[in-house]
Amino acid sequence: MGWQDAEGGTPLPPLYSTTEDFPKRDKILPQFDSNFEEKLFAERQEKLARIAALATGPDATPAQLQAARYPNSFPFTINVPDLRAAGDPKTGEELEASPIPAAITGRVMAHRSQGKAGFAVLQQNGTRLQIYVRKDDVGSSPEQAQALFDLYKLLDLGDIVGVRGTLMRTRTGELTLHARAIDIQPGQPALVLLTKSMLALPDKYSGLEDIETRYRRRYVDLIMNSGAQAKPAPSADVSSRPESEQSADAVERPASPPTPDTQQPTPDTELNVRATFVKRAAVLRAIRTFFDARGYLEVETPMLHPVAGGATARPFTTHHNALDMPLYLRIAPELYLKRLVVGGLDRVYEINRNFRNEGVSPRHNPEFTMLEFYQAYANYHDLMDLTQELITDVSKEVNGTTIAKFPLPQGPRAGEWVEIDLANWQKLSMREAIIKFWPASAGTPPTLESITTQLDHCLHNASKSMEAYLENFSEGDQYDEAQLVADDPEALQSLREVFELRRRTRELQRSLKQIFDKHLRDGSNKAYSDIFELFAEEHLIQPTIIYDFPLAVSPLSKVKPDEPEWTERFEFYIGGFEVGNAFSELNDPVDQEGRFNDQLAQKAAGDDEAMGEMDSDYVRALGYGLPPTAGEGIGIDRLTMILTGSRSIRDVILFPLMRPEKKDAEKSELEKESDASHGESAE
RNA sequence: GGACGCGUAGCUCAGCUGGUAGAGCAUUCGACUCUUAAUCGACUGGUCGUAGGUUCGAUCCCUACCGCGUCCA
Repeated sequence: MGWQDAEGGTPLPPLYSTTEDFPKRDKILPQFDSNFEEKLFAERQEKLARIAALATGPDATPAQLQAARYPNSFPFTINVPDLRAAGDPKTGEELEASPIPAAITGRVMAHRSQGKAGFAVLQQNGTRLQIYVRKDDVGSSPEQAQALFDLYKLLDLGDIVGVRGTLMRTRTGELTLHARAIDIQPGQPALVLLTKSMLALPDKYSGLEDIETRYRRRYVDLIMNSGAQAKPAPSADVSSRPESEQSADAVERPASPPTPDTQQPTPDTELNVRATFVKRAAVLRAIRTFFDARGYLEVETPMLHPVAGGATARPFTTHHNALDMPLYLRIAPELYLKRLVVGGLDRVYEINRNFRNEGVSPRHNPEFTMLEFYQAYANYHDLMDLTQELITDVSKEVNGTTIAKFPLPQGPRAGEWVEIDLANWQKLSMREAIIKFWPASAGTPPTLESITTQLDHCLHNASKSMEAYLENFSEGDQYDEAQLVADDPEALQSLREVFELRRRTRELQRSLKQIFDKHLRDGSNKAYSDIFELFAEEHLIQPTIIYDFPLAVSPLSKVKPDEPEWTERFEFYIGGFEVGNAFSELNDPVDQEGRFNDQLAQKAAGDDEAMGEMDSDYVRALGYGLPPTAGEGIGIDRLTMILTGSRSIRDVILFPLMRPEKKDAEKSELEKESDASHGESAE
């Protein structure tokens, strides 16, 4: 873009000094919901007009002025992280002796003016760099310098600018781009406004902390929580100022360049939303590399399903207008992927979204990303090996280590940070896991033999034992908590622990009883997986493969040759929750049809967790012959949670589902409308 | 779905078992040519989530609802 010298020396007239000066106008953008924002918007429109006039000079036509408000490019020579990498190892003397010129862009995150000079901090690609603007050397003529310094003074936090200059170090050692004309882009101004920010960024120091706003306005979250904010880490010593100390050191001993996009989050580092999503992309890339290298073909199967199959979950329903047919958003790609193996694509994988019309929790989002892969001529033992290899590999690729620091999301230790070694796996059969984590309150754990052949008996004993255990507890009710506070805080603490233990035991006992009663009614082996979830799941923090699932909960898995009530299926658990699910695929079409029918019968009998519809084309596909095949699904969001140390699935999904935030006015209008329609329909 | 917690200025937060609101940052104006949570001076900014109730009087107490969070199912 061209630059014309503006008239020098003319002081800028003030903006609005009082609210009365503030021009009355119709609301331009109704989504600005406060007077503050409306006023700010108007002020910044005014500043933008002035900046455009400074850029074009006094003789510009209205069309030129309009175009100057939003320039359409800036020929930057380097990204800020790369420029830092180039400048951080250099001392001030070195930078003076052999200047490094650069043209960069960035968002203004700090703006400090002091008369006829000023510093601003730009942020780009998650990295910050200070710029220095002096009135006497920012332009190549006094007139241009005046105009550019006027422009500098009209900048606001949040503005996106282009800056040309050479690297220097300040007195305190901070690497800084000194804005001035540079030889590599002759005749171009040292400072250009590229986009004006019309809204106020959050507090420059505290940033954006409100969790709800962070999810709803992820764009602001990404600006403010990019790992470059001014505030020290929460657990760091507040009295020290680590950044300024580092800067002071840098004169003699320059610090290595910060790498905010690759650092491993731990309880000791600050929130870095940007790094989380950069890492999520790295997870996907590593998975693709892993499967591509092993001869798997990446495929895409339908998301719109006439029959929602492949999992037990409630689907979202929709409708195709032209064909006038009901459709479901897929709950799993499984049945399509196995059709492809029938078709001779022996190794396939798909990474894409599934949709389940169920609750929202720190581990569930209605749409989530699933990896599914299928391998012909393999069984679940092969996939156990492959899984360990995959997870270890991805972790190394993404984090450079197999150690993950992770805040436990649930259970008695919820919130506690644990260290997980993703290269160190254990395997337990489901029944072994139940025995291993059999709670003390449930009495002597059963043997493998007894739990396999006498489940009724085991559940009966456990239930009785827990009832007795709870009765012995009841004396705890007699303590007076207030008295204990005064007497002995430690005793109170241990009393609280006792209460907590009793509460948990009571819940455990209640759940156990429900499982037992249900089992007595239907005699189903589903009780095994229910008990497993109740007793064992929360303890599975280190990577654990749980294998051999009851037939009753595995309608798509092959049964074990020696135990027809059990299937060749495993799930793996990390951090106390399920991350993946795999099995030797059932490929007998007759058996498969029978199992679908069983599921339909269970559904009809009121079991919400049964599959509700027969996919007869899938059965037909099996009729052509599915080779012996093993398949697996891995929750990418959950895996990413572990690899990024995120405590909620919402922290690894850019735009998690939120309830709409209705404005009061809208709400009352909606109410009126619905009242009116009720009135009409009543007539 | 249940229990508990939170909702006060654009952001981060105070607000005393009731007397219609404060701070810092940001904004606006002024000073300052190496600052860095810049500093100094002056100002501006609020339907205290929403709707009812109790009260002479409600940000505060009560009820319902909305949104978010945590735990549980």
